Formats: sequence, structure tokens, C-alpha cells
Amino acid sequence: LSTALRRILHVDVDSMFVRCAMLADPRLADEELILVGGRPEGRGVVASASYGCRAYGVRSAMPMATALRLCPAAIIVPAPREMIRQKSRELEDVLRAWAPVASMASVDEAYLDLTGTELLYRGEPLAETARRIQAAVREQTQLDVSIGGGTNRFIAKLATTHRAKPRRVYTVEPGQEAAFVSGLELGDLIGVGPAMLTELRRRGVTTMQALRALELATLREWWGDERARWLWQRCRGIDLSAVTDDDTTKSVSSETTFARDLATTAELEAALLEQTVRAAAALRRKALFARTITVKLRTSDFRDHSRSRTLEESVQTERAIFPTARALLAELREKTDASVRLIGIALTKLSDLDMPVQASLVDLAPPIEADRDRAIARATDRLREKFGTSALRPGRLVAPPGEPE
DNA sequence: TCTGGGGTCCTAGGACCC
DNA sequence: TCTGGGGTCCTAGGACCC
Repeated sequence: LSTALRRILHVDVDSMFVRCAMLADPRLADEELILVGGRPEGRGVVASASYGCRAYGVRSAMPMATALRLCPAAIIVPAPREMIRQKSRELEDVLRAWAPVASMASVDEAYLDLTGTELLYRGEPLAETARRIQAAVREQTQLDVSIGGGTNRFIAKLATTHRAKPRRVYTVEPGQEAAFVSGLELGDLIGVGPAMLTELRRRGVTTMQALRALELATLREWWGDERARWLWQRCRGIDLSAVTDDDTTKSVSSETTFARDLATTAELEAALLEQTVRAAAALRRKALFARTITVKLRTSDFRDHSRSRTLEESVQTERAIFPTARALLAELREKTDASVRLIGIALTKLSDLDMPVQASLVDLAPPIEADRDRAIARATDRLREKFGTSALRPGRLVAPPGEPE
């Protein structure tokens, strides 16, 4: 590892979903109270709130009903998916022009590694480069961003979240990492959530100073090696992880929460088919193939249950995926027959190419998915793109139980 | 106030192989 | 006869982030 100080920036779009909704619908341009999210009637939460709404105490992930009580005048709009995709791509393009290494951490944030660009940027301070990037992003994408900077990813992101938002730039000078973290609460640390906070409090650790006073050995007794080291480093502002260009997709999923809990297998199978169709379409849009299928249920007690299966081949179509998904659902229903509030499917062990079938398997069984299946699926995708998602409803892919196929 | 939907990463046990 | 050590894959669950 090089001993040279790194120059890392974290770039984060200010209320990305709200901004995209405004760009997608000009009628919203002059509105100040906008909430994005809340589709399933009565059970939605806030995905993104305009700063106007935040002034009323509205926060993202808050149930929509609560948000509306706090801010009754707010306008609710669904997430503008296509605009979000487009703006995310535009953002990535702009950022890649500024940094030798750029990594999108989600649709609306990225890490840049500017180490080695000192000459290129004529020795200007990191904060000055950040301000120029901020202006370029605004000009080329119509998005406002906040930018944090420092010698590592963790510090850069903390600087964005706790100092730069909204629309500012804040950099932490080399050597000031530990002092900067000293001014934060335990819960401010990225990666320390409710569970770890409760665990720390239970052991009498409530401040950053108290956490830092602990020996690494003590943390090891409480957690595993990895977790202990992670926490020991982070509360001192240390993060050795690299910014990498590699952001290959690891999973593709689709899930939905019902307006009312469902209880019958027929209803659940219908919902699962719909989610399978969506996930498979997303998989094909990214030109990927999947080997592992996971079905997830959230029961009315808000507990999650999942079953997964890894296939011998990589697949891409609902026709190949659904029979397995349906079998996994049946296994889940054997375990719990409680009513269900959410159903979802996740596709993992992804690859670019369809994995060649092993010779021995060819003799034993036909492929799960034929070229013909893929061709049909792609044609369907194109029709949906042209005429809307409702143009082609998923048909019955398998016979209902008890009926011959 | 009853808790979305898209992800990533980690853990831990068991199977299986050498 | 009652016992190893390491590596990899699979599965279920959970924490966390935006």
C-alpha cells in the first residue's frame, strides 16, 4: 500500500428523487413541498422529501401517513424511475471525466479517487476541485450535489453527510481525521445502525470518547475479529479500503408490499409471478444471467423468511425462473402459514454470459432455458417498452395445482 | 407512526473435497 | 476406529445504506 496521502471525494445528490420528479414533470417545478414514494395504499413510506418538507420534520423512511400529518400540504408523487436512471448515468459520465477512478455507490452517490492528480489540477486544494466538480455537475445534469473530501472514503462520506449537505463542499485536512470524528455521535458513524447502537449502549458505551478508550481486545470479546477491527478503525477515522472502478451488479430483485395481507396460496403465486416477470426483465435489461433464485416472504409479524436454490445453469427468463420460485414458495408455506404482507424474488450469482452446460448434464436433461425462450422474452421486453408495461400481462406459465399442464 | 424497495456485505453451519 | 485441517460452495438470516 502506498504511503502517499490519498485524495478522496464523496459526491451525493441532494434529494435526487424529488429533483428527478421535478425534471420529469415541469408542473412540479415551482412546488416546495414534495414527497416521493408511498405507492401501496396506506402502507407507503417516504423515499425522498424536499427540503421544504424536511423543515416540518419529515424524514425519509417515515410512514407516509405520519409525513402527511406533519406536512399536510405536501404533494405526493411516485418515484420517476426512468428519469432517475437517466440522471444517474449522466452524473456518472460527468464524474468519470474528473477522476481517474470513480465508483457509483448507488444511483445518487459516488466516490472519486483523485490521488495523483495534483499536477493535473495545478496543486489546487481538494475543496477547490470539489467546487469545480459541483459546478460542472449542476451545469451538465441540472442536479445539485454536496461533496465531502478527505484521505479516505469513510471520512469523505462523513464530511458530506454531516457537514456539506445541502449544496456545500467540506473537506477534512490530512491528519485531522480523528479530531473530526471526535465531534460526532456514535450513531453518526456510517455503518453503526440501531442494532449496534443498542449493543454498545447495553455495554455502557454511549460516546465516541468511551468507544475510543476501549482496547481492540475488548471489542474482539464482544464481536468477531472483523467487526472489532472495523469499529476500532472507524471511530478513529481510519479506512484503508480502496475506491475501485469495479461496480458489477451482484443481485437483481423485485418485491412488493400488499395493501392488505394475503393468505391464500393462489394469491401469493399470482403476486410472485408478477415479481418474477419484473425481476427477469430487469436482468435482461442489464444483459445478465442468474444461477440462484431466492424467494422472500414477510409475514404479518414483520419477520422475513427466505428460501433459495442454485440451478445448474444460468437463466434469464421468467419461464425458466418461475417453476423454481413457485416450488420455493411452497416450501416457505410449509414452514409458516401466517398471512403475508410482502413477497419478493431476488436473483444472484450473476454472470455476463450464459454459463455453458456441463457435458454430462446435457445427456441427462434438456436445458432449463432454450434460446427460443430468451428470444421470446426479449421480444416481449421490446413490446412492453413500446406500448407500456400493461400491454402484455403475464400469462399462466404453469398449470395451477391439480390441473394437468 | 406500524414500518418501501433497491441494493451490499457479513456470519455461521453443513456438505463436500483433498 | 471416533478422528485433522484447509478450502470452497451453498443456504438462511441479519445489519445496514440510500
